[in-house]
Amino acid sequence: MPPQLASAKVTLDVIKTACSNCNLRELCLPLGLNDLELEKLDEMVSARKRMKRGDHLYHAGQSFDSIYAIRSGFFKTDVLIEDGRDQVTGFQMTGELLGLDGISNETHSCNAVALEDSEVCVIPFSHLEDLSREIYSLQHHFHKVMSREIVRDHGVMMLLGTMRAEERLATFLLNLSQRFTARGFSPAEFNLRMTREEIGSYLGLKLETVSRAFSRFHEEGLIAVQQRHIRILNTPGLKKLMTHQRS
Amino acid sequence: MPPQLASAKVTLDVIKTACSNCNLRELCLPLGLNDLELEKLDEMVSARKRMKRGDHLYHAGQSFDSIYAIRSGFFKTDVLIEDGRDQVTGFQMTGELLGLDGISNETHSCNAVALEDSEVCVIPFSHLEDLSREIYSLQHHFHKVMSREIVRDHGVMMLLGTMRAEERLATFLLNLSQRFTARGFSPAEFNLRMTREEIGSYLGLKLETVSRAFSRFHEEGLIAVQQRHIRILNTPGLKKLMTHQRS
DNA sequence: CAATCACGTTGACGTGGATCAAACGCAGAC
DNA sequence: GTCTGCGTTTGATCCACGTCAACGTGATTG
Repeated sequence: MPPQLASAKVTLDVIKTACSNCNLRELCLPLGLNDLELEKLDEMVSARKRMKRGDHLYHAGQSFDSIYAIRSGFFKTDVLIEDGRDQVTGFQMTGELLGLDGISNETHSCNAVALEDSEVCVIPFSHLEDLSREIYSLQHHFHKVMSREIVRDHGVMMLLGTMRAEERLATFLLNLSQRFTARGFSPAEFNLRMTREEIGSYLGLKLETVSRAFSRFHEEGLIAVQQRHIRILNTPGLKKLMTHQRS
Repeated sequence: MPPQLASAKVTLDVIKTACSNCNLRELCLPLGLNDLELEKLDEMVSARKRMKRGDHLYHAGQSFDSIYAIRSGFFKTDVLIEDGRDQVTGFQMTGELLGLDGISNETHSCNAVALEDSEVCVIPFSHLEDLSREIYSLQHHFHKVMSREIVRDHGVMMLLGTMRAEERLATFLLNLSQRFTARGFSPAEFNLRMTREEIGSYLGLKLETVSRAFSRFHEEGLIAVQQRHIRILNTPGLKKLMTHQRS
């Protein structure tokens, strides 16, 4: 039993933010750490923060000092430019990290908004750096997480640069499905947490185009869609669509 | 004078790859390190590698063990998908790092190709991790570099998702100009290292569209363009175009 | 100094998705 | 219950860019 459980008062506090008994260990930062290292990580997570749907976790321009691990819930990140245009840069779910964009110049470069009631673990970045100088596997895992984000972004650039509307939406749905699966949910049935407009913004499309593509998939028997409830009926069909050679 | 200069034989070897006398210190990894730390960094850079135009620094799928700092020259990175489509994900110049995409799963996820004769410093990633556990400022700077890459990618996503052709090209030209300036070259006059097709791929446009946009800018007196030679005549004009509200 | 070749320009035309507009569905307010 | 408002669907039309095709240009080679 970890030493910090000796004191009842501390216990409550620690359990509240402990990575060591969090069921997201395999998705989140603690991946690959041993018990001793996990205990150190527990100390690093300074707090949890509950958020309601619509709340901002941080705003673009706000000064950066922590990254956040999503304990429960669903987020979007978006960037704004002066003339009013904006773009959703990603949707984040349980176990994923938010705030990596802020490291580069101590200022967040995008907004993070909860799309449903959520809870995040607050990880002061300087603590993370301190600890990752001590714990090799934490350091390495963190580097992998940042690199994975870069690779993911390249995938989105590919999608935005070369795919047509239906290919984009198929890719998006399959990606969601795969991430839900990794979290123990159904691969085939889920509720979207975002509006058509947000999907469109992420995929570089207008909401009407997203809606039409959904309807088209429905007609073709690829999915059942009713408002935000999605059931994938023909995964291979969607996959085929995803990498369809252009006419 | 650093101790390793005591031996003539070693000297040659060390000078050949020394960060401490590299004029890119302020652009590259060594940023912010003191002399002592620089010496350690010198040992980390295992070799330099000369490359000819068209050579691949690495291929997608190839196993990852080093990142690369561009000592001189110009590169592109691109991703391929099965059906033959590809997309240029970035153009890299002097002082910038290549290979960060490979960290996530020990495998490169894109190709890196020299667009002119180039030279890179080979940095074995495990050495970098070792050293950044020792040197706080190296660790922090490396994190900033990775984060900056993520922010840059978000900018490209914004460009691909919301901008029209001429806005994209104006943004691209101003970005190049700014990066050339940071390297002591003219902000207004430079030679493109890439083809219209590569520009188009990066910007999510066809080469004809790129060519037409160049011609349009020329007609409007914003730039002078002859093949790959570019002279920017009206920077504010381009900036205005870049953030132009859609009709 | 032709011949070749890769790259770039320009024109004519087609189309995927944007835009504009109307109606619908569902949830929360009262 | 009705009202109100946001999100969604669907249709009609438009236009920016893609596609196809021809030609220009500048570097390389025998």
